[in-house]
Amino acid sequence: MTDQPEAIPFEPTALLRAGNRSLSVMDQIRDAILDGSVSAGERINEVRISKTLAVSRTPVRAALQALAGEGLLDYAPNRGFTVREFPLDAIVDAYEIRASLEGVAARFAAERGLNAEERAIVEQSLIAGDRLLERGSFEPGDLIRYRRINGDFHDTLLSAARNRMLAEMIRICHHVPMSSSRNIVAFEHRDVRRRHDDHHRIYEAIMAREPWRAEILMREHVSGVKASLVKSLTERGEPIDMTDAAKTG
Amino acid sequence: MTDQPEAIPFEPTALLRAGNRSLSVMDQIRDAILDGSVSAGERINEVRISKTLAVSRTPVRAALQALAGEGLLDYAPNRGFTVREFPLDAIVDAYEIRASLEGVAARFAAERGLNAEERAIVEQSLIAGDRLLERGSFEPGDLIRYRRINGDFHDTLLSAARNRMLAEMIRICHHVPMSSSRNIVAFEHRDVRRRHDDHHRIYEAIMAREPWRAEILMREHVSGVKASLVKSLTERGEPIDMTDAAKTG
DNA sequence: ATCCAATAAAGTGAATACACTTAAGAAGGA
DNA sequence: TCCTTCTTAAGTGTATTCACTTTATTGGAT
Repeated sequence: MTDQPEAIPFEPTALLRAGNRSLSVMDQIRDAILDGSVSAGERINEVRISKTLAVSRTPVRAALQALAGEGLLDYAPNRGFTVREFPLDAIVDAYEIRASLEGVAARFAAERGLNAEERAIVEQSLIAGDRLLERGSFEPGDLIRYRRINGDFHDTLLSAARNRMLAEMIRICHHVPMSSSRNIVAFEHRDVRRRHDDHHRIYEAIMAREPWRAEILMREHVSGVKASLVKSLTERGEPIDMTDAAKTG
Repeated sequence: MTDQPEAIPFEPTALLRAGNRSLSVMDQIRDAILDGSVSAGERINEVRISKTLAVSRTPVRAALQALAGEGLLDYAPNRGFTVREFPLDAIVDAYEIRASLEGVAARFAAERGLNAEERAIVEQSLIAGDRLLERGSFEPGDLIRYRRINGDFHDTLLSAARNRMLAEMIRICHHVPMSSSRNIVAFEHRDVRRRHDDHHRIYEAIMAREPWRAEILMREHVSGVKASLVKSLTERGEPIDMTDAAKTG
C-alpha cells in the first residue's frame, strides 16, 4: 500500500484481501476458474498469471498450492498446475455427496440446537420465501432473490452443525466447477415452491429435535436438486449451465 | 542433488519423493503432526523447519500451504501456520462424517460394480480375515495384520466407487490427528469378529447390486467403530490413543 | 514426406535477499 | 511493583535470481 512500484495499466491489482497478496491472487484465480475464463484441463502458466496480476511468481505459486488443496487444481511435479476436469458424472456425484453431508449437518443441528440468532435467520428465510412465492409466478430477479434466501437457510443450518470439517467439505462440493457457463437452468415456480416446502419441514424436524428425520429430509431435499438437474439435462440438449443451479438447491 | 551445500549432520534429508522437495517436506511435516511430534495448536516456525530439514524456506512454505489445504494446518496472514486443534467432539464427529461418506462410496460401488482385480482383493481380504479370526483369540501382531486386511477391504471398495472427490474427503477424515499417541485401543476379538462379519454382509450387498442396503450396512459398520471408541473412552480414563483405532474400522 | 535427434526456448523448483509485520524485551514513568 | 512505551529481535511476505526439467523447434537422415 505504501509504495506500490507502479500503477499497472491493465489490471489495477483489484482490492487486496487483508494484508496478503496470495489470498487476493487466490480469489482472482478461483473466480477465473469458476466463471470459466480458464477452461478445464488447461495448464496454468505461472509467469503469465504473475504478469497479468502484476505480482511476482511467489504469491501466485502460494495461491495455486492452496487452490490445489481446495481441489480445483491438479498438480504434477515439474509440470505445474492444471485446472481439474469435472466430467458430468463427477458433477452429478457431487450432488449425492453434498446431499449426504448436508444430511449429517441437519442431524447435528437437530442434536445441538440453534441459537437465537440462527433461529431468527432461518425463520426469516422461511417467511421471505413464502412471501416471494405467494404470487404464484416469478418476476425478473425473483430467482436471484430466492437464491439468497436459499443460501441463508442452508448456511445457517450448516453453522448450527458446529463442525468445521463438515462445513469445509460442503464448501468444496459447492466449488465443483460446472461444465459450460452459459444458460441458466430455468427452474419452474412449482419446483421452487416444493423445495421451499422442504425447508419448512426440515426446520420443523430440527426444532422438534428429531435428528434422523432432519437428516433424511435434508438428504432428499438436496437429492431433489440433482434430479431436476439431470432431468433438465436430458430434456434439453447438452450444454447447460450449472453454475447457478448449484446454488438453487 | 548435484551440489547440496553441505551434508547436514542430524537429519539427512530422508529419501526425496519423486523429483520434488516440497512433496518430501510435506510428507515429513505431516508425519510429524500425525505422530504427535508437534502438538496441536502449536505455531509452526518456517525457518526452524527449513534448517532441520536442510532446505530453504520455499519448499517448506509450499508444503505448509498444501497441508493447510488438507486441513491439518490453520493459516493466519502475517502469523503463519499453526497445527489445527481437534477437540474430542470433532474427532467423534469425524467418524460420523466418514460413516456417511463411506456409505455413499459403498452405494456407488454397488451401482458401478467391481472389476476382476477389485473383486479378487476384496475376496482375499475376506478369506484372510476369516483365517485370522478362526482361532478365536489373537496372537501378538494379529491386530496389525488385521489392520492391513481391513484397509484393503475399505480402500478397494472406495476405489470401486470411482469418484475422486469422495476418496479425498475420506482420506481427510483419516487424517484427523488423534489426541495423544500412546496406548492402543485394545479391541476385543469379538468386536473384530463382528466387524469382519459386517465386511461379508457389505460385500454380499454390493455383489447383489443392492446399493441402498450396501450404503446402510457400511454406514452402520463405520458408526460401530465410533461407538466402541466412545465406549472405551468413557470406560477407561481419558488419555487414549486413537491413531491406530482409526484404522481398525 | 516422416521420423528421430540435437538444440533452443519456455517453464517450473529452489535459494537468497530484502521489506514489512508481529511479538518480545528493556527502559522509563506512575 | 506494575503498567506503558520505545526499541529490537524474530518471523512472515514478496521479489529476484539461478538451476533444472520439460517441451517446442529445427535440422538432418532414412
